[in-house]
Amino acid sequence: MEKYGVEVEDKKPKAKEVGLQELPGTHENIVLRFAPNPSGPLHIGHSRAAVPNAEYVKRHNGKLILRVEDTDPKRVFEPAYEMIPEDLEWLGIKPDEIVYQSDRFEIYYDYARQLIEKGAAYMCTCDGATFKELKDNCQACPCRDNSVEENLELWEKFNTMKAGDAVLRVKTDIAHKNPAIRDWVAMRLVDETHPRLGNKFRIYPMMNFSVAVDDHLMGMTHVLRGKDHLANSEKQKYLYDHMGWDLPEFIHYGRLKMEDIALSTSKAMAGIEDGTYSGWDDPRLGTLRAIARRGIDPRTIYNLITEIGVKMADSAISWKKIYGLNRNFLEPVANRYFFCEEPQLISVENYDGGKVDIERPLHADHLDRGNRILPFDGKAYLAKRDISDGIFRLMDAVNVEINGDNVSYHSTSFEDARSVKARIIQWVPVEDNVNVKIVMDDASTKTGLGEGALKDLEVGNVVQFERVGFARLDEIKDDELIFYYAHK
RNA sequence: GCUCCGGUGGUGUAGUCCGGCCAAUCAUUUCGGCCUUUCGAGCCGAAGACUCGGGUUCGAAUCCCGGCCGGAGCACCA
Repeated sequence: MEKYGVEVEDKKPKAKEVGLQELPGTHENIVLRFAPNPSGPLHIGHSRAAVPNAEYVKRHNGKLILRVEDTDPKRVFEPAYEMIPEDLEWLGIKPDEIVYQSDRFEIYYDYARQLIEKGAAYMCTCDGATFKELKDNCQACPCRDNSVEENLELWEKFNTMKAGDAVLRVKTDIAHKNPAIRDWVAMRLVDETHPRLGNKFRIYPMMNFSVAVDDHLMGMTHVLRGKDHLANSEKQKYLYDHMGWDLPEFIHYGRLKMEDIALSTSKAMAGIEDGTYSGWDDPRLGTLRAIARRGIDPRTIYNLITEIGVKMADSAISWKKIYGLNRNFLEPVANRYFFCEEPQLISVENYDGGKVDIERPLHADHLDRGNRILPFDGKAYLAKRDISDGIFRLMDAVNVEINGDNVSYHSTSFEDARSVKARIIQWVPVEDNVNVKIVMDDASTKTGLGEGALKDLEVGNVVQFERVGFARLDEIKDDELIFYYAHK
């Protein structure tokens, strides 16, 4: 086409990875981080941050750092130091490195001093309200004009001052159109015992300071964070600028609204303390350990978060969606069993088939897994809710007619059941059964009997109780199996 | 209130940068059918969307302006 002088359009290749948009900036030697505050175990909301970071690292063979942001002793829950890596592991995420910001205070002090020496930060002794008043009117506070020497002197004395009497501020633009950006706080005094540091330090970095210093020092190529950090990214850019550092690619993603579980970590903690919840893995909580306990496959969460991606628009995820995706993982692995809630013993009148062993496959699509055997001799347990007048087929056994308290033999073949449109119901053998308790997602329980073959299961196995739903075996007691309910 | 950011079926996404191949992708959901055996599973099929109004253009989900709706931030928390 050149000879006609026509520009041939040169569109960008559209070979995008499925589910997660391509990372802007470099793809070589990328370094990403997941940086939670250790205030509790990870919940679904955290996976919003952890999964895309991990997935990009995986795709580009980069490096993932788990950085524990424990620079506010009031918001550190000590067991979280252990729980967070466990939760990540469950998600299938293995950080290449783990760092704790509480190990890095000296580094932050060093950079704070450098900033002061550059005239890019100053010690501010105004009280908060006064500063805010001035700031809101685009006015610098008197401290802003202190000399470098005065600032260094105050910085040296900082540790001896009373908490609240002074802070270190980073100079930005006192007339910045967003008041939040104007001369933000980098360091403050905290008189609180830190779980890892004890009372070793009183000068604590603010998140914006420690994060920016660390992101630079650790060589982050991309910084993924929620859009609630939009203003913080803006603040941090001033620090990069003062120090002459290259900016990483900042990527902000929208809020994740999770149906039903608006439970914050602090509310969950309060509920655990007052006994409302059984623990961090209470089925009502949105923690990863809670949904793991219910038999949700980690890939369900990983894939869902990957699909949602890192766009700026908010998204709402529903349990229906999670269950729908999870079912695809559970369906092929979960063997089928009979369970009867509130079992009622019935005796089939006029049954003369004798004692038979009924065999049913563990999984209709995977016959190689073998069969379970359900002995039947005219008596069985039925779920209370299944008992009503009419003709029913005790699955794979016999067809019965129920009339009030009377249960009588009708026929045996499936064809007979079909011809009268008998509903098929599950039953549990009298001779071979086991007590079963199912803890539902609202923490209520269903108790009843399950078929004897359930005794072969191990903790962690997920089964499908026919017509009830999927459930994970959580505990084997002497006389009872305890399952946690996943979903239908 | 101020600053900023979004808006594709019920939900989550693809497509938007570089307008035509989009009477719009895939998943979930809902509904219907099937199934010698789960009328709560499975299989098959169907339904359902470009926030609104202008503008530019031969042509707009895509570009421009405005409205509406939604969200975030405005800490000595992260």
